[in-house]
Amino acid sequence: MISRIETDSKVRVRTWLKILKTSNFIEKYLRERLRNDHRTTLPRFDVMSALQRSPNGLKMSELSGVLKVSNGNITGIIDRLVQEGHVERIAIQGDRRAYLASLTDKGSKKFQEYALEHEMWINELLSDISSDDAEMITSLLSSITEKGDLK
Amino acid sequence: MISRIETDSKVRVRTWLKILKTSNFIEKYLRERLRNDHRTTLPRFDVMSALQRSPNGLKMSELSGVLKVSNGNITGIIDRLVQEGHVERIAIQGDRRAYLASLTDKGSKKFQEYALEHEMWINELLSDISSDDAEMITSLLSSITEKGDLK
DNA sequence: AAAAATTACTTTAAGCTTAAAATATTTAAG
DNA sequence: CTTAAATATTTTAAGCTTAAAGTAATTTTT
Repeated sequence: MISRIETDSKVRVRTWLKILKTSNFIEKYLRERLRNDHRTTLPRFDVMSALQRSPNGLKMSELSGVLKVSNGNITGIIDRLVQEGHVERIAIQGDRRAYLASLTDKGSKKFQEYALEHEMWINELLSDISSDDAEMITSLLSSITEKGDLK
Repeated sequence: MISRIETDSKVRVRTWLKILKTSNFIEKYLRERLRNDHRTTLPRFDVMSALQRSPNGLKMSELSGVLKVSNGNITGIIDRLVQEGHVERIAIQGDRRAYLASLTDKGSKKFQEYALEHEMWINELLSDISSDDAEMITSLLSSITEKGDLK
């Protein structure tokens, strides 16, 4: 009956609001630490993280694909990383339209620093959650994100 | 021993990345629907939602407190809502520094439209999660956000 | 090989976001 | 009552974000 459907739907809205609140809370903390402790930003960290995992570099379009943000967005972030000396643009033989963005030695060293702290920050923020509960959350949320992967 | 601590910490990082992915996925969908179906944005929806719950209106500082965003941020969003005719600024007797932002009749009607659809969108996105599992997620995430409420 | 289509990336315009500085008003202290 | 402090909001500067339009280079069609 209708009342039961309405109830389920409200429960789900409340769950969404909790997911959002949690995500915003953690993100805000990470942004603040990156800004205050390292004079950098989350988007820059994310790009460096993707490049660290690809030692041969990534094309702009590959970066925006991996990070699921727009192409034009990546342009500005790479611009700043290049300016900082953390990333370099490497020409691709035989295709002058594209190039590879790659971490410099300096950038790679810096990122390892960031990553170590990043893991500690998360570990502190989630310290009240047991390993088992953490796995449980990951598994429960998977049924939502799987929906997206199909598109 | 150290290896066990490292493992827990990696599990938590993976959990954080899953929370982030889920949140981004849902947010992206909501932004798209609000944009395409209603020519509006998530921040505007959030402000209208807060105002709907406070029929007597809210001061700018109250709004930024409730939504946990900066004061200057709210200024621009209210500017646009006023321009659209969805919100009005009401003078407060005896304090010319502040005013109340309040939904107009038009704004209130519009928001009810949005809210109905919003609930349906969420219900669809979370359709693979049972009511019980939804409650479980809410409860597990509470131990993270409670940390923040203390600050 | 010339024209058309596709691909890769950048630029632009509009909006969101913050911290910090600026403005205006009110309240408290002396 | 005058000065100082506190409060409420706006403005500014910098960065992130997107969609849409623009540029350049490559590939496919004819």
